[in-house]
Amino acid sequence: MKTSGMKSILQITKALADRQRIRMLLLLQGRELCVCQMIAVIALAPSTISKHLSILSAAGLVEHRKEGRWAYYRLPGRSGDQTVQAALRWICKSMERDESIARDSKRLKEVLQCDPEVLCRQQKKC
Amino acid sequence: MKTSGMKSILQITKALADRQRIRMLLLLQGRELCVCQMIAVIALAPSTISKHLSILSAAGLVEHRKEGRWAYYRLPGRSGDQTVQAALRWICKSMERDESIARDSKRLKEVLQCDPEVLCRQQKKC
DNA sequence: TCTATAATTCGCCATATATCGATATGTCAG
DNA sequence: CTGACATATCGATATATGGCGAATTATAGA
Repeated sequence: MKTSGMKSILQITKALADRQRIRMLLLLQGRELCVCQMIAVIALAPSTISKHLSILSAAGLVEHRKEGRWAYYRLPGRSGDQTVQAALRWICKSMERDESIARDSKRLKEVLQCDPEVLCRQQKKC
Repeated sequence: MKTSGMKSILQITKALADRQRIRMLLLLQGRELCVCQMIAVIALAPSTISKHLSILSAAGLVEHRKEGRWAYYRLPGRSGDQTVQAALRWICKSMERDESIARDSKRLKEVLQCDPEVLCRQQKKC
């Protein structure tokens, strides 16, 4: 059973209190992404991206699955925690006009053209 | 008082990423409070409370007015920033069942019995 | 005016956090 | 099995943040 109340709310607000993590959440709107795809867009060290994902995951803001060597992350499904759902709706709504987010979105479109395997092998130069 | 424009999302999420500031926001639900009343409930040094209030204020999460020696803080009116309004609704909703918040609320009821002037003079012992 | 007082600002310190590179873990291809 | 590779975890470090007390500012009252 998930603990409700202050601890998890704080976990959520702290997870949201970072620019890179917000960028990552917005990338995941409407699709699932592999870690290497997020690395290609966000442009931070893989270990840093991984750390951010673990923080988002601990707060319940993302879910993930492993498939072979790859790990795919996505926003949680509608059946999940209402507090989390509301937070994500709020963030997505509030950022929809942000131009840095628009830039990420554009960059993601390019990245999605590439075969993920090629993307990873070529170190973000797809 | 400052009537600044659009607040950044990050400023809002950072302001919300602290337990004491969340407690303070919830105290302000449905009423205006003087700083000394918040000090009496939250039990931190006046300088610390003041710092938290300035962070909340910079994020647009509270408004304030000065009356003589006292400063009164309140949640922003409905005419304000939609992003801020949504954030406050989310926080209040998410915390409504929180045990520690219920304790603060009970403590606030006691504090509200006291004349604020007496409250301040007696150093939180009203 | 002079003093007390409510709040804020400043300076400092301890802790938390973001980031990286190095290392570890687990998986697939040969 | 072995090597390459995708992520994750660890350890170190620089910066950010929360907290306090001291000093400052502004106001009320004697």
